[in-house]
Amino acid sequence: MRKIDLNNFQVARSETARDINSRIMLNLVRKHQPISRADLMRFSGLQRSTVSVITEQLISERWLREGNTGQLPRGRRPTFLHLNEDRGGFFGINVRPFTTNMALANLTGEFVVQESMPTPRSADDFLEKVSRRIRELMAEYPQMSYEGIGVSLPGRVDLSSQKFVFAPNLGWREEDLKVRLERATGLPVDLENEANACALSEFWFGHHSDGARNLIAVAVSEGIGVGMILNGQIVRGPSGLAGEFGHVALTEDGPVCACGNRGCWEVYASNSAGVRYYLESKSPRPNRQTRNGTSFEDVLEFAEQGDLKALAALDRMAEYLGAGIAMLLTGLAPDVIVVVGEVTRAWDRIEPIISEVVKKRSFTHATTRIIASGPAPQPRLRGIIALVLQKRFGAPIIA
Amino acid sequence: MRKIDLNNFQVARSETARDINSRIMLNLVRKHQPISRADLMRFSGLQRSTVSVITEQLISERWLREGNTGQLPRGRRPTFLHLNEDRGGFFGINVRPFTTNMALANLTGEFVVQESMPTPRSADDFLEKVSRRIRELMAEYPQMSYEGIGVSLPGRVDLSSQKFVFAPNLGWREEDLKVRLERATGLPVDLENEANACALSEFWFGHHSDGARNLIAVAVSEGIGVGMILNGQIVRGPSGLAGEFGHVALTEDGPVCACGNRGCWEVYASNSAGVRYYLESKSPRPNRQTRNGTSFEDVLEFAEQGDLKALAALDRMAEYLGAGIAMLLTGLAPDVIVVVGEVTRAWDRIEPIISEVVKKRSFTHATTRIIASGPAPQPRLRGIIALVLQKRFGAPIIA
DNA sequence: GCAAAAAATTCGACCCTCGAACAAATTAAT
DNA sequence: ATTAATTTGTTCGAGGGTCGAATTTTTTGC
Repeated sequence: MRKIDLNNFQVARSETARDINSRIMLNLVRKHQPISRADLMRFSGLQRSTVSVITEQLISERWLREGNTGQLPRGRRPTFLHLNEDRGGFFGINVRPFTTNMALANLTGEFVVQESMPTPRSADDFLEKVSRRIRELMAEYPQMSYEGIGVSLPGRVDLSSQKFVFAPNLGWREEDLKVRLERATGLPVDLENEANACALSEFWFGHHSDGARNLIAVAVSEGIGVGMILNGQIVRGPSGLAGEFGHVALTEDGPVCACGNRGCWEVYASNSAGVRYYLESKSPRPNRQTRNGTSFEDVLEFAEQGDLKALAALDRMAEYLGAGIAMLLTGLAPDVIVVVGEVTRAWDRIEPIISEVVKKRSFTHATTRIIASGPAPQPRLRGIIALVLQKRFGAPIIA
Repeated sequence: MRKIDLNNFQVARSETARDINSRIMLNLVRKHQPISRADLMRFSGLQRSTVSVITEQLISERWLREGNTGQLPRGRRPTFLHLNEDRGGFFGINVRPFTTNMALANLTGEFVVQESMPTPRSADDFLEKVSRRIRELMAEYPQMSYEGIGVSLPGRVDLSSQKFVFAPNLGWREEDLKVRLERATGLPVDLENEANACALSEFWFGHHSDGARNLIAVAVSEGIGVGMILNGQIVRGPSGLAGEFGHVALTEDGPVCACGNRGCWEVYASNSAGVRYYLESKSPRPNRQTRNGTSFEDVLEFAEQGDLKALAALDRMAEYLGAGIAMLLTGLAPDVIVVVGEVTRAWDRIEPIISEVVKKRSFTHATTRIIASGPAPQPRLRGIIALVLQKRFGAPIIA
């Protein structure tokens, strides 16, 4: 049960009931489509008449559309309802240190357009390029009704100010991206940390345990970010900094991390760590030049080709991944922990190692499943679309 | 934004708006009392007329009462409204390994009766004694309207089945306490883990940062339990096991813990650890007999008397407490972390040590405050009352 | 062709909030 | 004292919402 937030609540107006129930309808259609009004009545518990009025309204607003009629042993045939795939206009932008991906999705989360570009060096440049492209796309598909833009960022975003906090891997200053992008496009903008976006992607589009309400994404890249969905809701914390488990110290006096402290999890288990392990095993004194030249993708490829040192580096990385995952599993005991990142290419190799470490380090009453991110090619992009979709499909903001 | 849980939702009925708004009213009165209808209108944004109707209803249902009239520079004087202290009937039961406390509280959370007894050896015995006493109290105060019973337990409770999971310090079997106590008393019963109860206590009755929505309680006793309130809601996880950060391994090959693994946080920072540190420093080979004879309260008392070895034991314990708290702070970045337990008697001594370790181990963009549990004598008991109060003051279960 | 059955719509009853008008109570000015 | 101004609190019809029964629509089986 939730405590009412007296600093930020909405009273119920006379239209509130309709708002609540039509959101429920939308979700039921999303889950069960194609579905008849009669079945919506049964799933929701609302009266037939109420379902009729609500669906009529949703159809007139183009959220739903009528489809074929179904077959029944006897009686009038049901008219199936679907989410209206033509309705859409959800933009997702995934900013990574070197590449930025962009997509336009419809109501069902399918990508209508997807493209990528090199990440601009400055926020100004980014805003200019992105908003121009968005305006072009809106002109290109004029029949869509545009709902909003979500931006996934490799850093944390302060919710109250909607500004960056702590984005070391991106050279941008603390910027008011939200307001500036809103002005440039005329659409509402939401910023989100990339690990949270990964979690959202699995939460809204993943096909594991249907009713999961607690899901944790471990996004492994240059660093390690953790996105948490607990009680069906992203946990951001008061400052947007929740989820920095990557900077929890595993040892008191380990290697120095970019954050300034020592022995952080991500020093041991990130892609950078994987590369470091590989290079250390090649030559006793790691060579700076080679180091910059070898990417984690290279290590993965060497491993796939059977390079023993690359495999050993992955194994070592997996062991530390397991240690951190054990912490999350023990402390938060979610339904699912999803690992996201290039490293999942070697999932068959690392999964047994992770499992073993987790088994050794956590007390296993919990039934958490540890899985690799699904085959969706762009988890961050799909997740950031989910962030925007949530505004229509999420629970109403009330009390 | 929350995802709607299609496995467990409530549609909006015509009475739903009233339910939502009267909960908001109750909370506004709780926060601002004494308060006039006119001010309720201003705080809530509802119409004067609506406020009038809702308060009338709440008064007739005895949730609110009218009080004195206020003073104003001009115009009609406002009639103040209060929570009706006479209304009550919230039972709280705090089960600890040796002692069980029980209280009867009113609507404002004040204790009307409070008593304690030795914890019965078996759940059967417990049920019999407790339900008899509750029936006696209900007969003794017949004017109260009894709302429910909350039970705080030193273990985790599975939400779906409402049965015990993992209660090592209590010798009871896995029991369906909830249903049996409900049958015996006729009141609704809710079970809760004691760390969660501590968190609730601070969340509902603490006077730190008014609008905090993310609060973590670290309950230090024989073991360490963590209660998490994130996004204004207890995090229990799918199985009720969330919060077992006490069993996160700080080192790979530390001492064996009761849970079967090695190096768990609570092996290093619980009261038992404090006692162990003290005894180890006294004699190189710890003596079993002395060990059982010395309690953590003894160590605290020795420390207060200036015993250097006791102080050193506390310092060591504090250092490890800091390590675990740093993990929670870095990973969850809540508004507040509250330390609960006997050890807070020595807060002046241990706080600087905890702060120092946290500073060293966490990257401190977060503005989390680390505090000791307030002077309320029975945090668990107050918290478990809050659990029951939540049913009236919490957000409605909707969508 | 008719009865049974299921889907979908219609319509009045009832619940709720809104907003304007009104009643009540109090102070300051006349 | 009387009146105007001001503020609190209530009353009441309008409008939006769900409920539930009755009705219409559509289909199958006899």
